Amino acid sequence: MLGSESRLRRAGEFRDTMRQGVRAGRSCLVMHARKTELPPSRAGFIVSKAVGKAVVRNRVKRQLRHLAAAALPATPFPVDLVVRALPEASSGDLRTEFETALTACLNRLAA
RNA sequence: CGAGUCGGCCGGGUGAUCGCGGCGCAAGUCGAGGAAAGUCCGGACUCCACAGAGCAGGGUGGUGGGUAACGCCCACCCGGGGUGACCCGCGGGAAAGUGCCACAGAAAACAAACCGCCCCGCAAGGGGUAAGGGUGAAACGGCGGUGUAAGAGACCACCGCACUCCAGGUGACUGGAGUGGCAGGGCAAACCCCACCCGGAGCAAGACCAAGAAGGGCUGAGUCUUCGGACGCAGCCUGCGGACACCGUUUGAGCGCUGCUCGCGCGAGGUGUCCGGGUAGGUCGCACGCUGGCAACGGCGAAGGCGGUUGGCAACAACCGCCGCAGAUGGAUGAUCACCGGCCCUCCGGGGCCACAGAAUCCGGCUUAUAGGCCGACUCGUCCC
RNA sequence: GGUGGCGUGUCUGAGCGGCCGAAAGAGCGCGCCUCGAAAGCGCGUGAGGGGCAACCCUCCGAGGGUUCAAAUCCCUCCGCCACCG
Repeated sequence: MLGSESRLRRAGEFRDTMRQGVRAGRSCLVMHARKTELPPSRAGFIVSKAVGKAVVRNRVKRQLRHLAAAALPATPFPVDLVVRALPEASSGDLRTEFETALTACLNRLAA
């Protein structure tokens, strides 16, 4: 679904993406995005305890990873994404919100 | 058939497509739970030099077993509940000592006497008594009788209690006989006493590598010397730096063994205040252990599972055979679809739902959450043969 | 993963076996003061249920236990907070 080379794994990568990138908020997630030089687009996820118990958090994280695996190869330029799940993520429509947020971020980065 | 008690088990299945993590060159192979949870106990393991003694502190608390160990499990005893199967119990000691028992009540623990009762007395009052009343959670053995002025274990029978003896049992304890003649109410999940157990921290333990500010100490030989010392070099050890103050270097500051004392060890630095800086890395531990191999893998073993035999009422143990063994680190174990299986609704076309819940060093327990379903043993009631 | 702590009226919080539904302060309501307000002063005020009323019952996060008696002692859960190299 999404290999470890396409994941953000360092606290510094998360911090740089969230501070230097653009941002798009939806009702159950917040997406940060940043252009990168190297080809493999990467993604990272923040799912806090406010989302739910461990089972719910794992499920949300896996759904987000599937969405990112489908979307990342289709971007016109390599990007780093950070997706923060909000407390409504366990019951909301993750798919459409992820896609609209991603197009919003890409439009803003292309401009 | 109805009502109920106890114990055990499962925790949706199959297929297709697209994916993820470990191992492997690859083909391939392995990949969440009965609770993985809470962190309430116990161990393994690691570090604290060794894991020492006494006190303090903490824990456990009927008896006997099981176990690596336990606060767990099994069997039994006692007390309480239930017609019964069965269930519940932190279930040692209150004649070692201390403490507490509010309010009410005369009196709350060692003896006394408020209303009473009885006797003496005209009365005031004095004496006897503890049956009855009243208060209270609890009032100095209970019920009945004898007795008496009224009464009282003062005496008697039964019950309770204490002691002695006998019998049974490893034991807790039980049964029986006799004696005493009623004495010391409760609380130890109050302090405490008794018996037994416990060194502390915890995988963010700990080991190694890299990086780092800027060094510091000891030893050795060398050079210079005003004989106080200074300088660079090598080896080893150690390490955030600086300023100020205080204490100290064999007459021992301080540190460690978590508190105190002893004992033991380390020991030349330590403590306080202020200022400045640094701190997000990797490998192992770690995927059951040891061992051979570059590795996949093989061999041996066990505190794993299953099956069997033997011993035991049982927990469990011994032996034999077979099988299995996730290992991530911003953290894999997933998503979609179809069919079948359950449950609910239905306008009979169909529609909806599928429990609790996600490994993080490992293991043995306990506790808590849990849709639905299966199996076994037993009890009571009713009916039939 | 581990360690430690805390839950009491609407809020902040004391109380740690009995006179405790519970101190104190804030808040809120009413009154005095003022032309009016603020400040100040005085009084009152927890929630739920039952009852015509006087009044009664339950509640200190939840449940169970010890005790004559529990907010307080013991056990098990639930929720929240802090810390670790």
